[in-house]
Amino acid sequence: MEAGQDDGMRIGELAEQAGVNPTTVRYYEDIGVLPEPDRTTAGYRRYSDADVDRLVFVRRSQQLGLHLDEIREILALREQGRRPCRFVVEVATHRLAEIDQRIAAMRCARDELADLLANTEPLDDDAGGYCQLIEHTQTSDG
Amino acid sequence: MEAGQDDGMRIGELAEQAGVNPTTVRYYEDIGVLPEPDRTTAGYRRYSDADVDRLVFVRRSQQLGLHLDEIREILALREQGRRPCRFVVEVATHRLAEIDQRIAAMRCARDELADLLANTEPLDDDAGGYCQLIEHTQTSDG
DNA sequence: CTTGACCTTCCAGCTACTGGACGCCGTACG
DNA sequence: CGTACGGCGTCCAGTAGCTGGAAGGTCAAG
Repeated sequence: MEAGQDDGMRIGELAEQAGVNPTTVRYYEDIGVLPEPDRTTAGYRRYSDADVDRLVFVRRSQQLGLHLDEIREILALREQGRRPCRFVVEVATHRLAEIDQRIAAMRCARDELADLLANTEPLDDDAGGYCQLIEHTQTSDG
Repeated sequence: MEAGQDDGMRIGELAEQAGVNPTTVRYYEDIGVLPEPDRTTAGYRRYSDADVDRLVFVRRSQQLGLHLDEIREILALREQGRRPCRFVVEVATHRLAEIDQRIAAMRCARDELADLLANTEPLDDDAGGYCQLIEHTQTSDG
């Protein structure tokens, strides 16, 4: 039976609880986003609930658009006992602007593509060139 | 002087005319998006106006969200004398759905991030956890 | 004792490029 | 005629954030 032994969990369970791939967890460790955990005598990584929290925090930050190196820095600040909130605000503000730009660019491409599909019949009789579907639109470089 | 000699242009001019990096042109050749061009006796690549058209077509397709391997396939169809339009429509339709999804996901993240920034003062006195800024919001996985 | 799931390490690949090292080519200038 | 300089050649490595495979160790169940 599986008692609630508190020598923690293995990488698979950690990964499952946080909703990520075990390989990703090792990758995070490699690049310093997660610290090197304790090992069993056999060499297996052992994790605690706190590690789940940390990993969930990482994913949450990613969902909000932060880069892994920024998240690493935030976690490092915590490690030093400092509150990273000011830093987070800075990064987040910057990121917000970037995301807005990317969304705008994607919407532009999207609309062009939609127009293209709406206004062109899939005909084979385009004359010359590569493909009228692509060529007959104007380039509106962004 | 530079007469209008029609033994073509070198990679730098091709790249400039199409608005890309010369390194990128070599990369496209490597992965088979552009064919291997003729060379001068010294080994320099020589390009024609048709190559400019082709390269511009590639960039245009990319702007519309097509992947390089799809573009390669489209160009290969052309090479075989076939009209790739039906294929393009298929790809484009699929891509459109993907782009819509990505935009939706990004807007979701964006709005969360904006809320976060609007509703939180950059205080250092968050109690416990990593950063209230990130943790006090709900995860709305998309 | 074997099976099978899980774990370990290392290495390679994905997308679409970009940049550096190092050396040759070609032209302009003195 | 030599030299300086920019462009070009190849090859290799790196970017972000993983993912997958190979080759082997561990552990519990049957």
